[in-house]
Amino acid sequence: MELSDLERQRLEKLQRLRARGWDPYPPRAERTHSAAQAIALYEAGGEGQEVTITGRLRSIRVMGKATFAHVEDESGKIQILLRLNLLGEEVYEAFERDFDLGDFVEAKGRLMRTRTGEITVEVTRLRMLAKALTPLPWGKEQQVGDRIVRYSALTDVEERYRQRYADLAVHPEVREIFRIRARTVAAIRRFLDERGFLEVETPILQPVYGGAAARPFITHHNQLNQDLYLRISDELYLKRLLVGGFERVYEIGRDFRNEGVSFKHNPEFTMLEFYAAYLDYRAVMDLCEEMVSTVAREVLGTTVITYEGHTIDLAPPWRRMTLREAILEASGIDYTRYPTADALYQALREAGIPAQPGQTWGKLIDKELLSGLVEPNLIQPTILYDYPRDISPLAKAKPEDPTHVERFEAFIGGMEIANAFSELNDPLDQEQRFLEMGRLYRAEDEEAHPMDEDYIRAMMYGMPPNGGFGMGIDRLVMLFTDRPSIREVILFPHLRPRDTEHAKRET
RNA sequence: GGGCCGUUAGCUCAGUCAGGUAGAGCAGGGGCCUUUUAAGCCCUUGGCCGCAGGUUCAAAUCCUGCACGGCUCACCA
Repeated sequence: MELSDLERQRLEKLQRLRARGWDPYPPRAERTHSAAQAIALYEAGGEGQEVTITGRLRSIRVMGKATFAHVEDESGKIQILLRLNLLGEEVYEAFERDFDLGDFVEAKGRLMRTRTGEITVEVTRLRMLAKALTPLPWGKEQQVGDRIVRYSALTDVEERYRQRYADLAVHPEVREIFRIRARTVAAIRRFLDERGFLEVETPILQPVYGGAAARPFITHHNQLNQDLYLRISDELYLKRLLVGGFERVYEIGRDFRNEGVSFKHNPEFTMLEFYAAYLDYRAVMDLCEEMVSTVAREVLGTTVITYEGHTIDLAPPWRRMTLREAILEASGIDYTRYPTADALYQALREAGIPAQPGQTWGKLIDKELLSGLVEPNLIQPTILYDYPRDISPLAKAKPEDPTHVERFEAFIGGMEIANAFSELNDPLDQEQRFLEMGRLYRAEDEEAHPMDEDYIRAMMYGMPPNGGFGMGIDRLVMLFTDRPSIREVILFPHLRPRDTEHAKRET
């Protein structure tokens, strides 16, 4: 590994520490208090109490024979005061010469308050816990009122994602995103567990993919000499479980879609899906509203969030309207009056809406009208329901209108958050739908919509009527943390390889 | 894949319009300083200016291509 000048200097310090008889990477620490606990102890009358704190050196201010520094752990920062007469010449000099910002240290001493009023550990014993050879890209920071102003902290978005460890080390607010994410997932589990749902795990490696419209990643099992797909959804396996006698199941897991990357798309993302026997899509709408608002209250303490400058209230009831109404309102087009792809395409052209020719009727509605015109404006929580049958091959038709299905999608902040329907449980109808999909999309990609015969077989045994629901966890966390990009809420988002030689070989 | 913008020291950024010895702050190194907190003061190291070509007496700067990133459009039932 090639070292920079700064890294070489730090390596010399490490070697010097060893020469002084210090272990720069000791196996154990002896922490008695976190920074926050130590401060709380002082405030509870603990002046003069002895504590041992640990963490990263975050700032150092040398004043000659006394030095102030801040040590940061996960709970926050605490100031330490190192004095020559307390530590002795040898230790004090070792600190001055061989300790750097970013090093993990352990400091033992009595709690005191400095002349300027800051609670401080007056150190009597100092140890190195882990020498940092590469300097962290953090600048100084300053408290201005109750805000912290940071100077020259890491801002390059690419570097932040590529070296997320450094991003996290330097930015407490980035760590907070992932705490909120963890609490969100935990709250969803609690919500569903309390309502009788069973958490299950279904295959990620699947011989036939399905349950969504997306291109899969393909992989291979060597010993079986079998091509496998990384799942694009959990749906078809979860519904098999309803056949098996479980009435309410859910899974929170990773799905993989071999498609474009955008502010709301990552090739792997986290999806919640649940299926509940004897519920229809109306009941699932209620459950959706209740779940999102309950989770928000538990995680954020409120149902009112700010997203991209908008104030959004997640409390039920949400606005509900049919997809047809929403499109009519946004475009003036009643798509039910144009029952063929050609007619609808003409109507779009006449309305001045640019659209790619050669798309199916369903795609024109879904892509051009819904995604293009309606979705970006659905800022407040909105449920659109009753979707065209053609774009919903797994949903049950409306009894009074066979051209539409009992399906809804929920939108918040201009993003699709959830997709749900009264699940199709008629095996013969389901088989027809698969065949239709195959016909409709054969022109584009024959392989993209395979028939899952085992799924049909499962349904042949009888599947109770049920409501199903899928929600993008990443997008929900974007809303909860007011982040404009899905990459901000994924610890290690997908990036191109940096190695340019490698990139050249790929192309 | 298209368009626009970006890539300069470890970090944050000037310098590019109008070609002429590569800069600042912080970090780092050497000093002074036993209550500082973006500590301060003096001195100081550090650069393939993303990569490769081209134009020119001369290129961080102009031109072309490429790589990576951001935004955006397209694609993604």
